[in-house]
Amino acid sequence: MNKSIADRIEQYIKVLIARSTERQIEIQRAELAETFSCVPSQVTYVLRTRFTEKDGYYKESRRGGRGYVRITELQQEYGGLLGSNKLIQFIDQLSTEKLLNERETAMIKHIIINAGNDLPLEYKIRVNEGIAAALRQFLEIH
Amino acid sequence: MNKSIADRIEQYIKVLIARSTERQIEIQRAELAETFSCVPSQVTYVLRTRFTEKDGYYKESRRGGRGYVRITELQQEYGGLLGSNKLIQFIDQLSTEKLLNERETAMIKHIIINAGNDLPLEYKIRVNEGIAAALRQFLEIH
DNA sequence: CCTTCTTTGACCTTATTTGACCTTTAATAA
DNA sequence: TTATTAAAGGTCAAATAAGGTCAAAGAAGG
Repeated sequence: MNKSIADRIEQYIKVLIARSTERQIEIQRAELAETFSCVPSQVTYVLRTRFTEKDGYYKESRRGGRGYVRITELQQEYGGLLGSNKLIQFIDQLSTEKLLNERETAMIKHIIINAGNDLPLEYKIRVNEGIAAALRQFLEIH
Repeated sequence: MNKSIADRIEQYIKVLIARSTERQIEIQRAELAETFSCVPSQVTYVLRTRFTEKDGYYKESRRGGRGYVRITELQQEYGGLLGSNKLIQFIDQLSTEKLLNERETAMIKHIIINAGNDLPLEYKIRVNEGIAAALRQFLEIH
């Protein structure tokens, strides 16, 4: 629909990354702001809210003359924290800590291994992260 | 039968959806309220009472600048499990049948409700179906 | 009457946009 | 080489722009 400036900048950056060979780009904050007729801090805002480490991006920058912001899209194993085996490890840890009994551990593992098996990788990772977060929260409450 | 504002808003939204290509529309709550000369929360009321998941609709929204409410009409011809609430019902049934104890029931429900929350609908459905299948299988084995 | 559905409004939370001011670094002048 | 200046990017808070919640008041229908 009618996207906000932030949305459009996000899109733009993602296209640039997609086109890049190394999943990495360098932008000039001021120049990008100029392109979208907004203030530079708007770009910072977009980077802060949509290119976080949790989203799978890594950022570096340098100030001064020839300054830049370098954005790298991480391969999901690193950025997303949790591939299935990382999550399995996490479950095992909970088991060791007696926060889950044997049956619960087996059940959760079974679900992790089988649910969302055929999803594209990035969604699978999000599901796994969701499961981990939900489980943590549940154990906090109960 | 003098239709209420709520009825008219409902009709209006349904026409918009029918006209859309993707069975999905985005509205601005305030704008729609303006159109019908009512308060914005009236729109919320209509969405809450007539566009529930049980009615076959899926809703997403965002606040702030360029906020929106996105309404998707679900395709009902899925043989299996549709939304989270169908799955929740399934879990409750397992609980009634004593296949899951109280803690297990709560845990699984918590995971279902929270995991994959922000996925696009079609993936959410697939995750839910995966969870149900995995759970069935686990209970067969154990 | 009593219940349920609708309408309204006050107040809350979240997201975006903007701008003033700060810090770091490269380039340049002395 | 050192000091200065200009050129970046960073931070933060205020202003603005949405949507959400909830409860009270009103209306419709048994």
